[in-house]
Amino acid sequence: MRQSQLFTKTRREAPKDEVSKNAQLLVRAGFVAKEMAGAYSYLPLGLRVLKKIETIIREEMVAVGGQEVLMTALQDPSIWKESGRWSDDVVDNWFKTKLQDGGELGLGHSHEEPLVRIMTGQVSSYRDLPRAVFQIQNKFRNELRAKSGILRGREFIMKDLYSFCRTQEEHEHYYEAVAASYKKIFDRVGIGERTFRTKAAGGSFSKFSDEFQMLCDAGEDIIYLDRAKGEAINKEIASESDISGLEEHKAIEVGNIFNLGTRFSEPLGLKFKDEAGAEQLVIMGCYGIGLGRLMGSIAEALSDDKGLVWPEAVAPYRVHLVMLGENADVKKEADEIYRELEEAKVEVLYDDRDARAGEKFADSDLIGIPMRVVVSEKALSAGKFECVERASGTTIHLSLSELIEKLSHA
RNA sequence: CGGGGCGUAGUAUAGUGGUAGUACACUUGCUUUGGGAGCAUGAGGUCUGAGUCCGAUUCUCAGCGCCCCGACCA
Repeated sequence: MRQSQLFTKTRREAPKDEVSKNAQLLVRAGFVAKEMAGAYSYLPLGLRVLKKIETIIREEMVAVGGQEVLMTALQDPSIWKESGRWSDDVVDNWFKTKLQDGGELGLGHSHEEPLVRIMTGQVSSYRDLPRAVFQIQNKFRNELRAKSGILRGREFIMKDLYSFCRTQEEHEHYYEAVAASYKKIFDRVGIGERTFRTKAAGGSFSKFSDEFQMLCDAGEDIIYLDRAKGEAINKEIASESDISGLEEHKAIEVGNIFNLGTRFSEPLGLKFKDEAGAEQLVIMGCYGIGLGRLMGSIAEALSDDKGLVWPEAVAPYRVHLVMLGENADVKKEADEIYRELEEAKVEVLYDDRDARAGEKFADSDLIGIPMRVVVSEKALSAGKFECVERASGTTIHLSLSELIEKLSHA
């Protein structure tokens, strides 16, 4: 992508209505735009990050046996009434609206009920189980207070996986498989070493749940971490005796997994016939990751005072090619490198703008692409290009062929 | 939902009961070109409604919106 053609621009200052670091940086760098409190649009750079996160999550969900679907955001009240979750007294963050004929509708905040209804039409025998189904879709929650930029919004993109098992034992086995898959996801997006499985309250679903908490001062939760074991416990269920000797941290909940048992299969009648012909209730689990929140968490955790610092796996581009000066030979050379990188399928943002070096470097730092390659008269006369790693600041000098070699094999 | 704060140009801000100022961005021109350049130039603004007043961006009330703390987060 030629940066001169990119419709978004960077901003020197953060908007006054953004206080959180993730939103300040993402807005300044042109990754997201705020529509209203708790609702952000994704702009080209931000969408590329989001799509990379989405791809990683999808790959791991498929690897753990998930089958992808896409359900509607519009929700039929009748099944929610059957499960007892339509009332605002039970679920207080519904967005509800009306049909023109007066009938009510909900906007989906979660999808247990509609998916269970779909599954009742598909599952009837023990031979049909176990199964796991997931989707990546917008959720709507009428939060009393949106906060922390893209970490807690009223509309957000979520991956939700649901598992359907025959026995508690089979369920627990699958539950652990998903937990392992979550660990892979957080490793791959670059926050693995600071994210810990955390015992937490189960809300209305069950007594306990497992959260994945990323250590970060911007987080809403407080956890007690047993670093030797690599596990933590949420303050909400921790007792005094548990927490002695543990590290106290603020943390962001980047994922959670719940045992649902027969909470939904019972009221909605999701049953199967076992080998003996006896009718049994399906044992369920649900497993969520907020994609925008994960992106915001990465921004919070890995940025520095100059701007964003994306891990390579989720960066909007792998290389930021920065052309300096007005020298025609330099431009020609930069164009050629851009062409060759594109040809080698290296994702590259090419700063071909007619701007000064200081501005380009500042923008490059703010946007946070993992590697910056500088094309200038200096580089041309040396025959080597300066390659700067965003995260570490390490600089190496490579010839064009070395550069392409390095990038096309990484 | 309880408490607090704030709405001035694209962005960030100053100020005033009587012609609204600055910086960045933007237009145009010249100079400049390795860490957000310089000079000149032009354009652009008081959240909405009601009230008080000769006159309201300023004061009062209401609405809408935004932020923060707390509660909530199935």
